Amino acid sequence: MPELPEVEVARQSVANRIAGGVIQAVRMGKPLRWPLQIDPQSLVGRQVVSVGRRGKYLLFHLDDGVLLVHLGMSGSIRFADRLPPPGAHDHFTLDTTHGVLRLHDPRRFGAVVYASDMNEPPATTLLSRLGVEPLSADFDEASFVSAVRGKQTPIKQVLLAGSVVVGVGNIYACEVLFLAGIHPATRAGKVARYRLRTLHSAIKAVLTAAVAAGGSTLRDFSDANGETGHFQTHARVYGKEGQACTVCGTPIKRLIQGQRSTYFCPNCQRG
DNA sequence: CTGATCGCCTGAGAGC
DNA sequence: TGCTCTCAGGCGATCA
Repeated sequence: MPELPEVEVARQSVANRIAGGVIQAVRMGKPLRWPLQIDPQSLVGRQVVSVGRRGKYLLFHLDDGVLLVHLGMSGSIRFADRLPPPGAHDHFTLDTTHGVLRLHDPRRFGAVVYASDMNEPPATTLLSRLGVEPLSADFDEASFVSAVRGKQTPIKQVLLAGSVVVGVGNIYACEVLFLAGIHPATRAGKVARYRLRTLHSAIKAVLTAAVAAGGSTLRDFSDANGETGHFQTHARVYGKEGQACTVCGTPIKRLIQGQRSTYFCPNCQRG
């Protein structure tokens, strides 16, 4: 489900309400991608101080340690005063004095990992190789251009890899490359400078707009209150194979890169 | 170091 | 209705 905007919307929808809550009970469902790393019951009594984000990881900072929560492909979180008993795909439930936090994740590519210190494994293992935050001031045009310089990998896969800039998933990668007029298979180091500049601003603009719109709901995204976003109504190429390009009318094409579908307009995206 | 491939797991939808 | 097949918004591990 989630790319960066969805994770950020989830964060915003839960952060202020859960902050200050003290954990009263922890319930685990089926195993997720990685083990929690700690006896779940030892979380009882700790306080949730704040909720941050790094890339697509939600960071629930406790008064002692942090919970790193990743939503994987199909995860979503809910937060409410009360929630029904856990269902088959509810794999992590945190009862706090401020409400109930729940991770729902049918495919279980997601994870909840406890780290006692952000500067040591497993936190560093998961976070240290992540690229720059696209909505931060660190994501400036010059560093983006130089980070991409010389790369032989297709530009689409550079965006998806997250080592240059985090948070651009499959949908947004397709969309921003369309906006920048860049063919997704072009080797990153070969993309013209002026197109990279357009790409840089498109990443900022698209992700910012998606957050403001409440995230994408291509399938089933909803924030922690169950509110759905509506960014999918703005998709230009993603999922549009065979449909006319909104700019030139050429049928949108699909290709496979690294086992992931890429959608693009063969006429508008040549660089 | 870079670049390419693998596989984790379940559900939805299409086609027969 | 029910089966089989394809596809799905991520990403760390592993190998050349």
